[in-house]
Amino acid sequence: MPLQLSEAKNQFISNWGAFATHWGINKTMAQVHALLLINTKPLCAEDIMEQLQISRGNVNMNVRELIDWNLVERITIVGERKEYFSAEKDIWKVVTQIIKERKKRELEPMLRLMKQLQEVPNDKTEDYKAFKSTIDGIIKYSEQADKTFEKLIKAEESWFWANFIKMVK
Amino acid sequence: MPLQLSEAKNQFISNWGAFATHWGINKTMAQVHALLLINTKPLCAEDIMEQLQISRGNVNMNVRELIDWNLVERITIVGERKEYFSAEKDIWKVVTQIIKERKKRELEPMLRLMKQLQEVPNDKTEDYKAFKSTIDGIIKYSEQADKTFEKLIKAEESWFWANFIKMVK
DNA sequence: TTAAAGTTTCAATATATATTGAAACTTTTA
DNA sequence: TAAAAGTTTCAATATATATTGAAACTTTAA
Repeated sequence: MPLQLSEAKNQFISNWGAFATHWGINKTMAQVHALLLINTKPLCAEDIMEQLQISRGNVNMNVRELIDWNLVERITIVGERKEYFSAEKDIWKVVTQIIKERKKRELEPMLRLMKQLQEVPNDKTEDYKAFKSTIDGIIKYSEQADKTFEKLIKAEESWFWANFIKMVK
Repeated sequence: MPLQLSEAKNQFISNWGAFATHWGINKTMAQVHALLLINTKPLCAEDIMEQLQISRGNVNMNVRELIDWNLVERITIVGERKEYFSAEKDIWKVVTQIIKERKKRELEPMLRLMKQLQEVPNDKTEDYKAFKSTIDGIIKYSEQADKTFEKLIKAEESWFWANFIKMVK
């Protein structure tokens, strides 16, 4: 028995939220994002409150956060006073944007600290060697991962687009 | 004024724990891992309790979790009754292992659900189209990312090793 | 076989994080 | 300029997650 669309949507939203919590992302933020992803039309605060059964304050905070992440934009409909919200629909852009933001917010500060710790003076102990090589390893690894990510964006953009366009039409 | 080694170690451990929480990883688990990473010699439960100022139960649970993730192994020292613990020191292996585990534990179950949701019958609405293309996009994207990850492991292993060996010796 | 050494478990508790909702704001329009 | 429509804030509260510690369990050595 195939799922009804409405049932499938609910499953998507709730599971996406549960999934997000494993990755350090607020459940509700992920659910609001999922809801906006699968709706062609922009939604207003009331729509989101109703569909996710959450408070106005909660909607406001999580939408703001999503806007901050550049995943959602405010939409004004002419003749309407309310604000509406709409999500970037292209998954490629969404993922790229998330990686970029997390790099900026979490990886870069961490790397700055690692580079400071690299400066600790060599006291010739075994422990120094282990410490130094852990830090060096993390820095080297991060820099390589970063370069790879940049290459990836360029190399696969064309591939992804070709497939994405083929797929959605 | 350069940092003392002991101070640098503490900074590394506490910041690594804080960092981990942004990625859905338990703070203490990350700290135990950091502690074992920068110690040449295996540590026992008491050592960890003392250095991180946490309870025996907490040590036990987090060490078990790390073993489960294949990041730490139990070590028996001849003539000693206690168990000791030691972490995989090669950062490349550590990261690869973490990605593999998270893929298995989180991404794969999510993809199975997505594939189920793909089967929802086409009701010809705008909403159906948006829903379908979101799900299709996620699946396509994940599959591509997966392939890229596999290629990466092979392509960069030699590069990374060359650099890692040069660096640590 | 038993007591000492060590490990594991898990209910109780503490801590961190998310959510509510009502009051304080900020437009807008009559 | 007043009040209606809408948005934002944040202290209080609820929920989720992590931690403790003592009891139960397991293993080892005398």
